[in-house]
Amino acid sequence: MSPHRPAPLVRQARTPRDGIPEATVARLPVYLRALTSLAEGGVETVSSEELASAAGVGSAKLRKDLSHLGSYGTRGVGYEVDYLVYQISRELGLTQDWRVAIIGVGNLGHALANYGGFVSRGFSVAALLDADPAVIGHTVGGLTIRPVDDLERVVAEEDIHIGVVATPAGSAQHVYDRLVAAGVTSVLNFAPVVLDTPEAVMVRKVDLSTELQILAFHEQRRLATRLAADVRRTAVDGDGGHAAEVAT
Amino acid sequence: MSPHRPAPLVRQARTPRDGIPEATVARLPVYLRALTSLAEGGVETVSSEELASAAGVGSAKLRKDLSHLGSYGTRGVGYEVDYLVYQISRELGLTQDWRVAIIGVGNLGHALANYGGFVSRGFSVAALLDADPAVIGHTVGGLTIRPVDDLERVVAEEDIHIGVVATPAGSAQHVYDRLVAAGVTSVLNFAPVVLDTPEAVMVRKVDLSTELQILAFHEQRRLATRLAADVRRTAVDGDGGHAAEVAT
DNA sequence: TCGACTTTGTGCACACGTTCACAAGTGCCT
DNA sequence: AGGCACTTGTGAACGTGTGCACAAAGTCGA
Repeated sequence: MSPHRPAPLVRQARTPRDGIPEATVARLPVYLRALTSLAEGGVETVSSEELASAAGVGSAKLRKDLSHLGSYGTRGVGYEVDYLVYQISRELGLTQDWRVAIIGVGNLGHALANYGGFVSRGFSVAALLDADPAVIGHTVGGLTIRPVDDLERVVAEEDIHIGVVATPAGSAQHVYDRLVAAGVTSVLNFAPVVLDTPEAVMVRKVDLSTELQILAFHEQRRLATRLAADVRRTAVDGDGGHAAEVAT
Repeated sequence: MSPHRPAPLVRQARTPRDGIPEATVARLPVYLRALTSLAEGGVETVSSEELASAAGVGSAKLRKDLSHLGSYGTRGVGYEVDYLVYQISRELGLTQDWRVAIIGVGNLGHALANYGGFVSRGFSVAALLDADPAVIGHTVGGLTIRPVDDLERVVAEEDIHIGVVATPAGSAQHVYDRLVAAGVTSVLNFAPVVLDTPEAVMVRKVDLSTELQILAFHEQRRLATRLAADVRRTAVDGDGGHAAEVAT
């Protein structure tokens, strides 16, 4: 209920306090995925060049990223795939299982609950909650949907570490506040709102609308410059008629 | 010696070429949402401080961001909400409608297709495609699912600007290639793979798995430091007891 | 009209992230 | 054993993004 944040100096997502830069952390899952894929293909060793190419980054960046974890890797040879998989997994905390609760089992929450495969090893959906009496009690992906009023109890009983907010925008802040009050310190937010996060809680946002708008910006820019080019060309041609198809 | 490395690697679609920094573009949708919300609340004018607070950023950052669009805003007063909404919408290209095709109508694609409301003004889902004969022909959100084999034709007929890849990981690259070949230059990828994007195409990725792993990293770190603190305290207490077995 | 007050827009310094280039290791081959 | 080809790890340069602090520019009241 506090519309204004009193402290703009809150340290939120930035974690320069120790070792690993945030940008590197954000790339580790990508490396891990590429490595897992390589391991399944029977590859035992990769060079930074190969792995970087598989992960879609530059090799220097990859080496610097990995160097933050330690000096795994052998000069003249590369990195042992299995070992690196283990090290990254350990660093990301995937050696233990994180219990996730999804709040809001609408279209999106439903999809997330059923997406067990794509939530790779290390996570398990342990609870589904919703406010709508019409869906409470139904079973999705082997879990029974429980009423959101029981949120605090569910978090405690199921030992929830991560909350996924998939509610409508209007309920998101309230649900978030209750999650935090119940002791959850990591939240993934799908609701299209800016959550007020005064506490030392890690919040990450997934926002389709924002992503589309960013795409639209670039698409529009592309069209604008192409159009300008056409106009310029037409002017130079002195062709007062219809702007022709500019095939290239 | 380093033989000439012919890999400058500028293939990524970074666009610092002119005006607006990428980081700013990524925040404009957030500002727009906050402004729209304010406008609905009847607010006519906001200061950078207020808007920044609503958007969860610092006021200086917000002012600098907006200054990239132009000098809207009046000193001593603030920004006129409606005007700013229009300017940001225009800059983001939301004054026209972008036609979106969703490829892959599984759990996620289904949810996206029904999420018409949360895809705010400026976008319309114009086509649904899938490879599974079992779902082709079904109607979701008022659209009939068409076979993915017709992708090229659908893109042309429906004048698709943006492709949303919601297929399984294995099909994503293939679908992406076909989209690009069909002339789509903006793609939003939900599949957990790194797409090989050699062309000047704008690709953005939404990846639940990655987000969860980043949360897990911080959560683990939090637990680790807390645990370390407990151990330290126990040691200081001189209690040689059984307190913890965190030795590893 | 003038002065006090408010808020924008921005120059500047700093922090963070990326890329280059190469010395330091490592294994293979002769 | 010694040289050679290869690859990592990293110092240094560069570019981008952020936050501070303040002059410029506007409003409002007397």
